[in-house]
Amino acid sequence: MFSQATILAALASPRRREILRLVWNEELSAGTIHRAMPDVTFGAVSLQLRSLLEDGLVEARAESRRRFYRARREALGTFAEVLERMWDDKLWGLKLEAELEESRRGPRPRRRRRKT
Amino acid sequence: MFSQATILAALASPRRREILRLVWNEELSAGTIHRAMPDVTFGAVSLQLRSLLEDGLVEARAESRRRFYRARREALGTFAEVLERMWDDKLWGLKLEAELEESRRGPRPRRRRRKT
DNA sequence: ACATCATTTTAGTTTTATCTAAAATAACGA
DNA sequence: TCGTTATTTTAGATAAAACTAAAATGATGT
Repeated sequence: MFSQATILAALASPRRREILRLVWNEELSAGTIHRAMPDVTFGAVSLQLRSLLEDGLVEARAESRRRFYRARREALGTFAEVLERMWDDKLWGLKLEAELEESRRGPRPRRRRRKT
Repeated sequence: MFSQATILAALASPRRREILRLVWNEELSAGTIHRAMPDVTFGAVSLQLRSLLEDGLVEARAESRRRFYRARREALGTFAEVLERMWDDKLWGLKLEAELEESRRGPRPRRRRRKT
């Protein structure tokens, strides 16, 4: 359905990999996901969730105002195991932090304007 | 040595995947690789080769003026099989063409300036 | 109806990747 | 040395990705 190329492109983003890991074994609301990634805005998280959804890598369920997301592991095929191995890696946390720092795009968070 | 994240980033590019496929089973000179990809300049191919080299996904051997490249399949681990499956896909050629077209960045080739 | 909460969407900004064209490098042969 | 061939490197351009801030949406409760 979704090509291997699409999956590769999606997984190339450390941000999207981080989200996938969060919703790998449990479904989480968009807000909870955002709270786990405090270095980006809610909007940014929402956009990445949309991207993952469009690529078929997560699914969403609405419950009143919340939207719960979870990984569609079956869509990832071989890549599911690759990801799990990455996350089992002892140094995984450190590596991810470095990658997130390195891969930041778009405007840096603005310094709050000093009261004049 | 090179992280899974590096490999994912490298393989996310259809151009680099195309190069990897070309040098998967045989070593080829930079020029031969370029001739197989006539829609980009030699310079562009050379830059992608450098990128693959730095990520450890190909190795190079110099022979007089030529440089021969070949895939370092052992560096790709699980991804080697993923790629082979992609290339075995009956529709692989069509898909790749579409991706290359879609993923083009940078300036489009300029029309040759008309003699004035 | 109105305010609140959770989330998505839009518009605009910045960074990065990928490209081109041209210059530089390097090895060879006459 | 000079010219040719093969390749790399540099400088500059453009498109796409990833972000922010703010506006819009939609469901809930009073």
